[in-house]
Amino acid sequence: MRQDSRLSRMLHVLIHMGHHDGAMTSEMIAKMLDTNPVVIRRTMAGLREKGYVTSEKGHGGGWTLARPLDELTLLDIYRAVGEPSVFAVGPAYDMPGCVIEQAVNATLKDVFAEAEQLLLQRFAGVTLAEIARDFSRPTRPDNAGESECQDGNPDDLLA
Amino acid sequence: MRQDSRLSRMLHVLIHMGHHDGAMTSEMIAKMLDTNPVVIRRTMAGLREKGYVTSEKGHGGGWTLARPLDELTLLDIYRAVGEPSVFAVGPAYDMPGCVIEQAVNATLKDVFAEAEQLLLQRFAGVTLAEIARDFSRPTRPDNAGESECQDGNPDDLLA
DNA sequence: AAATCATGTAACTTATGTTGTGACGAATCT
DNA sequence: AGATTCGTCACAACATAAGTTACATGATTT
Repeated sequence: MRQDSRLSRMLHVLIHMGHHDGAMTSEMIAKMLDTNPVVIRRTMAGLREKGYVTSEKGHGGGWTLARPLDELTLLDIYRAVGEPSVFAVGPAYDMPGCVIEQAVNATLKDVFAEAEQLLLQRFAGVTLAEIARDFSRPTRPDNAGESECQDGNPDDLLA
Repeated sequence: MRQDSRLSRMLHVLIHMGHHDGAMTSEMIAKMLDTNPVVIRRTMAGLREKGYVTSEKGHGGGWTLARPLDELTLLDIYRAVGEPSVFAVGPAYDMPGCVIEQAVNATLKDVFAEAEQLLLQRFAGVTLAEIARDFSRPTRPDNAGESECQDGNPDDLLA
């Protein structure tokens, strides 16, 4: 099943913002994530509602981080993007009449709840600042493309 | 995001089969799950490939459990239905060039892997027989509809 | 005041995967 | 032979994130 990438993308954006002086426009961000400015505004809206970022219209406007990266956890961002359902599998019905299906659902519910709790605990324990510090652990063995992504203004690169 | 209910449904079916003498037709099963016989055959095919059930064509044919419920775990069934991706959220790209996104993905990958490992461990530790024994823990407080679901032959009810 | 820039938002399309459905062939039993 | 039942293909239905277009609103610059 296709996966929801809003959490991953917002983390990416926010860390960039933490390394960026001044506001970033939706268009800059969209280029970084290889997507559309509207998608950015749509997703960032959740962060704005939580007070994690602010947005300004007009000349020199754009998005600004409203608190430092070490005061934002994965859990904060997860909740800000709508707290989507973590699991792609689940019961067919919530309240079946059949006692067998009730037992199945109860068991699955327990197991999934435990895994979700662990996940959210871990989310709560990781700040964006810690991820940003984690550049020493690249996913790829080769060093090709080991740089921050472009945002249209190469001057803004910090790596 | 809509959830994959194949695991839950197959658990439901298999436990019914464990309580049922003789073969069950796809049509009977479909009525129990309030769905279509083709969906049943499609999903049960995975179980047959693993050797957990057998199917017979023609008169008196249908599906039969090939091993007792206490020799089947949630993990077995999960894998038999295609081992679908557990999580509904994930990274936008697997191999981004940007080091920031790499760090984000690495962090998320770790956390999700830990949660998935826990989940699968729990799956491996629960047999279908244990779920079947678990009828004493109903999800609903009221007792309305506290019976096995119909399969067209009320005689077959065991509750 | 006008032009420009940038967000805000609605509406529509696209993409992906499960589920639902109809049709038809193959195998098995009576 | 006829009825039953699985096996499978093909396609529609549905849900949701993502992509896109269009236009209104507000802020800054000139």
